[in-house]
Amino acid sequence: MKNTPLVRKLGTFVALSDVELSVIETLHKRRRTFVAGRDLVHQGQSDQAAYILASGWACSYKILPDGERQIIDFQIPGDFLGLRSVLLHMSDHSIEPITDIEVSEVMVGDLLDAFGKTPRLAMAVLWAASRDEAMVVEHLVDIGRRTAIERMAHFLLELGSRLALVGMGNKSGYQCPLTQYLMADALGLSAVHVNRVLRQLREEGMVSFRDGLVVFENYNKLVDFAGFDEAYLDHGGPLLA
Amino acid sequence: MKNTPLVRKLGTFVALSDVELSVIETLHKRRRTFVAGRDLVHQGQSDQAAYILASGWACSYKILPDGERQIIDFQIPGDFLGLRSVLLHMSDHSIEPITDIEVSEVMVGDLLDAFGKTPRLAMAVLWAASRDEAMVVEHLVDIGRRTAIERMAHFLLELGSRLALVGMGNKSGYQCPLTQYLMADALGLSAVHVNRVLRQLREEGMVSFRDGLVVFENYNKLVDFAGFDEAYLDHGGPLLA
DNA sequence: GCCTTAGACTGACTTCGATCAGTCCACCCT
DNA sequence: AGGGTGGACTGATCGAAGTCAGTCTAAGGC
Repeated sequence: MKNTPLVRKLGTFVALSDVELSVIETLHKRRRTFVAGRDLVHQGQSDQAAYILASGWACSYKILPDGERQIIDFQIPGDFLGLRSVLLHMSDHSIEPITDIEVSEVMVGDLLDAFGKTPRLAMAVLWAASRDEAMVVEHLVDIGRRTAIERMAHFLLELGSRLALVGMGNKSGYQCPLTQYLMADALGLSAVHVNRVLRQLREEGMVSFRDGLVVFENYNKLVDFAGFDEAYLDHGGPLLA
Repeated sequence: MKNTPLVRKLGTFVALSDVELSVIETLHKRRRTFVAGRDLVHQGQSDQAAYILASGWACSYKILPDGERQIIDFQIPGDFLGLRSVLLHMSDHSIEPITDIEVSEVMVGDLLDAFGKTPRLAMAVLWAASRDEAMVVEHLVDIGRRTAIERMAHFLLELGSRLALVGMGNKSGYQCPLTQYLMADALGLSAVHVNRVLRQLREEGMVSFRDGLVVFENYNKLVDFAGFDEAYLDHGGPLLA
């Protein structure tokens, strides 16, 4: 229990006591698995549970009336799925597993109880939500003000940092199950252009992405090129002692 | 006290008891005012306070290394300013008052205490944070997948709904102190293009924006055109009894 | 072995929105 | 009255990214 991706993540924010750890444990209810491609939260649906992702990758997205899709973010182990939907009692987005995934269900009621027992956990969850928001903000800046190549560079770096935090990657690279279509929908580009942009990054010797493997050929050059600052993801040590 | 914009907003989520109302009151510390144009939170700065906006408009934005600016969102009365910065112990963005503003300061410690006293308030704040995130997500979709005109239409509608919630606007229009430059930076467009797009919307008889006044000429047509669904902003009544 | 499908990849052409380079007007100053 | 400034507004030109229409390969079905 002490080393699930979630605990690892929350632990970077508040130093968690044994009591708090066991409260977290009570949150994990039923363990469930979902197969790749079948939505587990549907836009417009209400009153479903939230989940904590234990293994696999998922993505949250919105479909516009005209059928266009915008991927909001990808979720990796340790991330909440559908927390916002539960709080707003209505899902403004859908969530789809990209690979087969394992999750544990979290009930809103249990969350409320947990907050009552330990307000520090409330802060930790609020922190996790803030961090998610910071990532969305970063994507907003990406799409609003960065060129296609910078956007892709920034995106690959952010994923790398997030994966590193849960031990699934490092500065030399990581496994990545995303297709170019998925990246296009996340970055507000066409799949065709994603392909061109990946080629450019490869030709300029910064990153390559082939056969589900991202390899940082020149990490520093890439960070510099993308204007990447990981402060919003990790801050090196608990903030609340 | 019972009718500040903040209470009105949180009240749409949880039905607040008198005890909770008074706990909220203890959060409001020093009352302060800031003049238009001078940043009150600065990107990169750490450990400052959060604020609740009492009157006036502000905007949160990020400056990229290359000097480009992306406005993340505009804040209107009842909104938190810099809550995320306090939680992450580091501001990933700046906040600038657009008009002269009045705020009340909130201390993190007080927030933690308040959560201890009433977990329902923790839920309410978490809800407010989720709603902010939902708005950022909507902007992301805007910029990623909508054309410039749809984006503008959606933006003006969203602002209208938010203002209506705090009694500062309705379906026929509202006062709006934003310049075309500010809107450009928020929508990921150039100021020149903002101007053209506003002209088109005016010529097609949907909205006009002149002399600081937004007038919905044909609300339904505009909603339809923008694909606007306000579910993420307001859900008609408290969700937590 | 053949057919289908998913995904990576490419060239040719088009378009949306940026950029450049202004004008015009209202509202300060002094 | 003249000068300065901020914001709204416009036409001309340009370029980044989209769209269209494909090819190629690997994997899976039967």
